Amino acid sequence: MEKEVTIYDIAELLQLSAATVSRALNDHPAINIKTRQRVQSKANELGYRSNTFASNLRKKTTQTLGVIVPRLNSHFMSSVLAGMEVVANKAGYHMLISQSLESAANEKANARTMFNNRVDGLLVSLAYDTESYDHFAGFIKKKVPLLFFDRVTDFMECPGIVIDNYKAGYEATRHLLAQGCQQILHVTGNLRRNVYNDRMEGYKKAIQEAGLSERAVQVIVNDLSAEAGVVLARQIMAMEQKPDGVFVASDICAVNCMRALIDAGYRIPDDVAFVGFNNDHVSQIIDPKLTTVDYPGHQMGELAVSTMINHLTSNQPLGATSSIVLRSQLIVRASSKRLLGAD
Amino acid sequence: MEKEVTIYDIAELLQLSAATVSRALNDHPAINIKTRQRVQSKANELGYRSNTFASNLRKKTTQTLGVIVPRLNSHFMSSVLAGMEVVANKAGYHMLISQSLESAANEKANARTMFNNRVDGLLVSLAYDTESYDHFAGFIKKKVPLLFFDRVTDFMECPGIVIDNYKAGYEATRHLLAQGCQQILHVTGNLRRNVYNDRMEGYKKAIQEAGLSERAVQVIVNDLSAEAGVVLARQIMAMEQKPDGVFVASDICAVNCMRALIDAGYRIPDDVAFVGFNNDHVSQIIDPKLTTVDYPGHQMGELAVSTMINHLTSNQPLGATSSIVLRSQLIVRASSKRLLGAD
DNA sequence: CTGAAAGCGCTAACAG
DNA sequence: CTGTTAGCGCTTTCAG
Repeated sequence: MEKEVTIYDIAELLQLSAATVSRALNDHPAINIKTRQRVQSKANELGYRSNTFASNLRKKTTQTLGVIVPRLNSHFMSSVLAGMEVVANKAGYHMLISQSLESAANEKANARTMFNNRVDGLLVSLAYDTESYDHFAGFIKKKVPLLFFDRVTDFMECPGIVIDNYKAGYEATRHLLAQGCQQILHVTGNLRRNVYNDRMEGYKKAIQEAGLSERAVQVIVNDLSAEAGVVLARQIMAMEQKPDGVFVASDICAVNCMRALIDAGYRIPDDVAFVGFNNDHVSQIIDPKLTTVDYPGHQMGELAVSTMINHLTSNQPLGATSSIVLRSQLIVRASSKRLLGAD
Repeated sequence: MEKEVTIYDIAELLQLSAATVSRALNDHPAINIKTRQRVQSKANELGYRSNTFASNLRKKTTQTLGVIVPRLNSHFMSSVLAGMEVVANKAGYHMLISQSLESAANEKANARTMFNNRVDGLLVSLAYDTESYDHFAGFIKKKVPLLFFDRVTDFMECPGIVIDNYKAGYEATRHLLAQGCQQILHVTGNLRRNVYNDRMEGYKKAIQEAGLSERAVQVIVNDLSAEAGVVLARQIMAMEQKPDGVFVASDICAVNCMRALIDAGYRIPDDVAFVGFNNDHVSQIIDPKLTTVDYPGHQMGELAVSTMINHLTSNQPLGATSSIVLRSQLIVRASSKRLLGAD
């Protein structure tokens, strides 16, 4: 490491005080325009770079947002992060990202790290098996704004950015019903998470409204992974009363299941219709293309960060906004079209 | 923000000096074990958290690694990042992540930010159109270790973590030749990037070795996106002399092309065989499943960070390791099997 | 518009 | 094993 240039070096060379240099560098209004220019050009010349730590230490702000997600490597989540990054970057914030790998224990450790690093705000999408929320208590106590997205909780009174999973589940199921399905299987994730529970409730509501018997409600909970999709196909094949429609809460799981069924000779949508969730890339690759719910990941990320930053800068209480609901949309494709000319 | 607890508060309560408290908290060996315990339990009791900025300011280290990637939301890149995060987290490092969105200008801005934030090391995978490397000069000058992964350059004498793209391209092409293909089209990305250029060179080498005429070498450069795959299908359909094999440097592009061709009535692999690259999820969803090159993203991330941290802690010169090559592997699936019982 | 002075919280000599 | 002292580089009153 070479010697770093400080504002004192610049001050000395320009016969100014460090205070003036500091102000000039930060575009303080009460500084002579000429002085500012002299300082800034000298700074460039010397390759000066501001020392963020000294500045943070002094200002007691970090310009950093913490983000805890279940996994970095899912199509949806990486879109969210990409959206977040764009907004954060533009506003001069940094992002400290970590993944819980769907484990509450990791989530806890990550939260601790974020806490010690004094992030200005924390954005969280909960792990699969998080039950207690104690690890977020410190943030509340220190008044560090906390915001949940996608996998939210209303345990704490923090705002959340979500889609209307209930409605999405309801509409997906209605669509299958409209295509003539009578026995619709719903496959979803851990029901402790709002996203999965709400989708299921929407599904149930639609089934009930259709006047089908209680037996028509059939739910399987798994981890919605690709592997789970293959297992799911075997389960379906082993059923006595086979479903004629399947609504899976994740495209990845759905397409893997479809693929296995097709390989085993099933015809989709004739034997069984499919609806997925997420509008993941794979939904357009599978044959027949998968009907799915489009889920605005990138936008969710943008909104999460802009809400947070807005709060941070304007100092509006975050608690005021209780939750923001984004629009999702059912995209009908061949995997569920059983009626001629059906949309 | 409530008042933060400092080591002075602890020192006062325990009738010790701040220095002793600091040492106790950092498990300094030359501290009485009992004192240490007293300090640590008091710290817990008060909800003390170390102020990273003060510490960094003093120690002149950040425990932070900068990462610049073309895009966060690709299957491959998010795997890399997931791998990086695991190793970094374990070693007590943080990651500052930003995306260039394939633009050299963004990459430059990101590098500047990383520089100002004084990352301890920088990990980069180059944008599509980066030509000049001036924006990394500051790191070299200040002796901040710089490491490239996947999309590397040997312009600077920095180590790189890569796979053998030449060999992978060669083997993919050899495979298509072995399946009886005579006119193999190669579709790749910007040839300025090693990954694409090397794959193409491997392709050419295989074609030449097979004793085919110069006309057998046919290369299309696009941005390897899903959309580019659809365009590609149209291009292929419009060709007089149609290829009987296509080797695409990205699965995403390949499957979208396949899908469009299949929809247009082409039979794969009979009319045209396909080989992709990345072993992306979609490669197993398309029908027929896509032969591809498995690319160890997670491992590449782990290795990149562990190499970096190793260097940072042991202070071995990074320049010594010029590059690390990971093993990639051709996975043969139905999209390219034209011979009975061929593997 | 500019300067002087103090202090953010921590660590590392150095001294005992 | 512990304390004293100084200072990392910056921002911000307060005073001119």
